[in-house]
Amino acid sequence: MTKTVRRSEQGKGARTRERIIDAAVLLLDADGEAGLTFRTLAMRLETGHGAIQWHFSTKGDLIAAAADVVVGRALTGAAPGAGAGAREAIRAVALAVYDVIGAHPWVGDQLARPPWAGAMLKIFERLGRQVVALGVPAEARFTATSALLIHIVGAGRQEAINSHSLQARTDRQDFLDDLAAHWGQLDAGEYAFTRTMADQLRGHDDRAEFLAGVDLVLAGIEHLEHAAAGHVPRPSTHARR
Amino acid sequence: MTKTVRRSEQGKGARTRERIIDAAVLLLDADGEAGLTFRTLAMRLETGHGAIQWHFSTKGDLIAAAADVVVGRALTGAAPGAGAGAREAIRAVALAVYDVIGAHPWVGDQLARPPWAGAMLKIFERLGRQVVALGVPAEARFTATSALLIHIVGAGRQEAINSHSLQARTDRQDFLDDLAAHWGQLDAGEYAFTRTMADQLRGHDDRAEFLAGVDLVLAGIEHLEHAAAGHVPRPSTHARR
DNA sequence: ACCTGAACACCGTTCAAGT
DNA sequence: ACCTGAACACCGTTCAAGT
Repeated sequence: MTKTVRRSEQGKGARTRERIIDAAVLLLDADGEAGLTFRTLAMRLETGHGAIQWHFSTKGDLIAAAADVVVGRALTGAAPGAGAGAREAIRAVALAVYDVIGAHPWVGDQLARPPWAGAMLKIFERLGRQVVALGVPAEARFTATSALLIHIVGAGRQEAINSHSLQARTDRQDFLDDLAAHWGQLDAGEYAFTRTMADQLRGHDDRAEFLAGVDLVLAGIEHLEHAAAGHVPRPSTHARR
Repeated sequence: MTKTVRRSEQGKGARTRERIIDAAVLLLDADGEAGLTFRTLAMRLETGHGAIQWHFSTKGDLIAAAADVVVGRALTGAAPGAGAGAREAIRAVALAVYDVIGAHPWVGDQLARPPWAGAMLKIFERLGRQVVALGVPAEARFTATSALLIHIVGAGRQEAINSHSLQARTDRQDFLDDLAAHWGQLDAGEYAFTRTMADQLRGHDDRAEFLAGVDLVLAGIEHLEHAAAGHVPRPSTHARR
């Protein structure tokens, strides 16, 4: 994983590494992971693709490094306001992650990938501290923090997908209208519920919806505070794998 | 999207389509999306790769179709018990989706992808009906159902990742031990919270943890029931995009 | 309607060779 | 330590041609 850091962080090497990452981010933003190619990247940087591969031996390594940089910047930008409460701090982190995925959709895929390291761990840490500050008891902190992380990244990815599908569309509202129209025409028997959500979908505000979801999870965490002292809900009626 | 269905659902064509999907699922299960290739698939089916591409003009189409089939079966298996309550029904759907992603990790990626259609819509519908049965007021149903869906798919994907990293390991506990050891050795200043979670990580049960997360979201939904009548939380202090 | 197989335009990765 | 560029072993997709 960190095998790709083969030289000291000083000197020309570090600058080259940075330049590669910056160029990679541009390509990724423009055309997603398919748009990032060692060859096109080499052309942009006026060098051979072997040079890039010396710094990042694998395409996956390069994307992971790019995501770490981009998320790192976003989190730094979302420094907790001095006197802000834990809930506000969580919302700030959530919005920062949501926005960075919206701006760089490939980051969402990367965050959801293999080793919980780098960027993902940073977000986990930031959220966890606020979960502690919220007064969540020790036994419930892992579940609470995980739930927040999953929701933030999951909702962010969903939004990234929407805005990506949207990219080709003239107007955002056209997109929602079309999708809502489709929902409204679903089979009344098979999709009875989804049909009723068509209007809700048409009028919905991504960002407000996202915050409402975060608040829902926060509400659940607060409720868990009270329930945790009691029982751990783990129905034994479900088959084990 | 449905452009690939170019022939009637009867006759030899349909059977060929099924055979292709079944073979594709095997390849996907074995080596993920990279393991699925028109050429290897053609070899397995003793035909030319052009034949496959006539049924599925794109690799993405094939994967999407495979995911729809696999998820469809899983949902059918998780039919709501006759007298079961809404919460139990939601847990049953959640576990079905969780398990199907665990058994077929590539399904998790597919569910999170572009158009909310096919499998994703089916899950949304199933959850939404139970959200209604739960007594959630109309204005909160979209948010509540989305939150459930995001959490289930997000947690499922995370689990799929764990079990995939695990695949190469001899023992599941070894994997958790190593990861926990890594967390325990993180920088005390930078990762103060994460370090304290090392023990929790070591002893954690994926499935129980997942259900706890679902219960957390359910708790949030119930809390929203009471709050929804009041205000819609949308702090104006946050910058708009 | 359904299948074949050649051809095209790419890929990521490896690696001997240079400086 | 860092870079070059050829070579390898693949890809997905297109498409004229068959049955």
